[in-house]
Amino acid sequence: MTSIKDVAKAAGVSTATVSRVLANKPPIRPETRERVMAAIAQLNYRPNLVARSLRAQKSAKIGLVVSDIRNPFFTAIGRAVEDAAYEQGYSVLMCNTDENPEKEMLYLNLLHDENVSGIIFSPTHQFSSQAGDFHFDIPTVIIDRLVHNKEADMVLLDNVSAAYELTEHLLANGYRKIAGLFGDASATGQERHQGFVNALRDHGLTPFSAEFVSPRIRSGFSAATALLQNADQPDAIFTSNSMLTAGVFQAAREFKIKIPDEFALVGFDVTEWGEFVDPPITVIAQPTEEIGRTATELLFQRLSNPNRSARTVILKGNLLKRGSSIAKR
Amino acid sequence: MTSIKDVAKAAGVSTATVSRVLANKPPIRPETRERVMAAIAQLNYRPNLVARSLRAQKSAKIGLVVSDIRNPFFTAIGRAVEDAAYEQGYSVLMCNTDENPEKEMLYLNLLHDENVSGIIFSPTHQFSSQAGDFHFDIPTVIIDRLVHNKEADMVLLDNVSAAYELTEHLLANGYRKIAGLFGDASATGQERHQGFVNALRDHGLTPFSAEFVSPRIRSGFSAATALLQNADQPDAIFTSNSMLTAGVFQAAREFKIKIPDEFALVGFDVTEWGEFVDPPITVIAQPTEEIGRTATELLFQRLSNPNRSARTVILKGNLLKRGSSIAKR
DNA sequence: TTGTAAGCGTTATCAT
DNA sequence: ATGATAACGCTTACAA
Repeated sequence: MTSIKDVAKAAGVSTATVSRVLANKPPIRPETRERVMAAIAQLNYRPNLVARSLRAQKSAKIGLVVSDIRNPFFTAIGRAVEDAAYEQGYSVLMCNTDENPEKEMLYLNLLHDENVSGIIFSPTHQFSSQAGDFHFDIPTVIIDRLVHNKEADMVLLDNVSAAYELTEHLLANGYRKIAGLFGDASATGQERHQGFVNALRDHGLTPFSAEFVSPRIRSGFSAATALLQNADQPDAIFTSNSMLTAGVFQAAREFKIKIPDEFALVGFDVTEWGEFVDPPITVIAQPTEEIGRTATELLFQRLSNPNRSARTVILKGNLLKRGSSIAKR
Repeated sequence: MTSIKDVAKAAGVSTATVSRVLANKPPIRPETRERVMAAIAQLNYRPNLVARSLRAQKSAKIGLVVSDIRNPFFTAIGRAVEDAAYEQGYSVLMCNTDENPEKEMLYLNLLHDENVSGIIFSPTHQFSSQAGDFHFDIPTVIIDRLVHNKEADMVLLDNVSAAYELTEHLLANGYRKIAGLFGDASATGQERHQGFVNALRDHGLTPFSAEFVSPRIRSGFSAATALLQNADQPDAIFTSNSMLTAGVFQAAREFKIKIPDEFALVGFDVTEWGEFVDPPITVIAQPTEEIGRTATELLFQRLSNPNRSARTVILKGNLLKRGSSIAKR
């Protein structure tokens, strides 16, 4: 391994000078600079990031902590974060928690021990409920899930409004017996439930039903199965995340129940399948690219200005009206 | 930051002893050990991984270099790699190259500078073509794309057989005018083309057509559009990756051409949409979980035995016969 | 069984 | 403008 010492020797200067050239920190004589650059090129020298990190007590890395990178929402976020980080010369450490608080804690610790400069974090339900006491000693941006903590920046969707809008869309299209299926793993499900109920209430209605279940395809499947096999069926199903939407869709297909003729289906998040199936699924599209980018930018702002007070950015969802919820009759 | 020195002081021992306790390296007196453990617990000490890495000249991190984590194939691989790494106490640095050799080189260098212990790598076309000369100074496992290099382990799919089987399936179901669409970004497309042509030849046939295009949805869309608007149409389209499959499917939908009545569609890789659409798409399922796991395991084996000669693991694809290619007529 | 001290590759402070 | 050197936190000969 060629180190700064070798370069110094080759250029006939001290390691300090090489370091200065590298960091572009004057004062430095142009001539010396040239000599050092030549040596660097000739030896094909590359600074050791680990040593630099040890010395600086931080590193050009950020941690990304999410439940599962296979969730299309997080995949998209992950990619956006990586892009934004890359532009600043940062790299991304990927951490999947599986909604498991222990894995989450382990990763948070690991990121700390790795001297990452910052963390972008979608916390589990358990974490959120105790987040008030938590001290983030590394700059952290929370995404997707509301948390009550003074220290962390946040990038969230306006879930209540989004759910309200999605529900109103169903109402406008003539649906009245609307069942709701909500994820029970985060505050997000609760907020979407809120918007759902508000919209119905404002139209003098109550939910046909409202259930909180684990955010998995099979939960959506069983819940929908129960709902649809009853004599008294809903005419629409509202789902609070794309896993549940998929489960409901599968149930409809399994039991040959036509969407939207027999019931309308709406949900959250853009997925490939949701666009490709017939009819395509009406959803609230979250601006994933923007969420990832904003989170990363917030992080970098915080890094350059550590004692700025935390801010929360709330983004709007975008209703994509599609075939799964066209006007009734 | 509480360091090993603080622990040593608190326990009334030297830093060396603390280090030994941490590493569980005898000889160490049980009593001393206890005292050290107590101090560690009391001070809530956590070893600094960066310092450890600098000293050891390696780190418990591996790099994952792929073209795009949003490609469902790589998403699945990424998750499998992360799982396998996690079990060994390793973490994963995520790198997206976008098939861009410069970004690829930059990341390879970065991983080097970060002292990662190993790399799991799906190289660009350009890289592969010069890979013979490349010296991997970090243990590297190549996945998905064949490369001619003596140093790297590899985990590949038997693409020729898989494509052969997929083509034979079409033939068995009565399709004769089969068009092929292949990705031009890697050796993978070439190999699948090979299997495609072989199968046809063995049945005394030639391709209706065979094109190499960039592996993007819109390339698949335009190629399919051209193919399907001609007077003389194929009765089946074979695609070599899921981006192209999606493009062809979209074209069929756009122009209201019925699958499989007017043409059959087959491809590679499991996607959510491919299962959900009607009819579902016949594909060769790659064992993504196994590929990721195997690659990671190969890496760890290599780490514990650095001068073992490189090995290549070839996995078989699994034909999932679905509605998009049912028997003709 | 334990302690001392060198060294991993940088950077920042203080001299010169 | 540049050089010498300490320090970041850890591990590992080597000594005791």
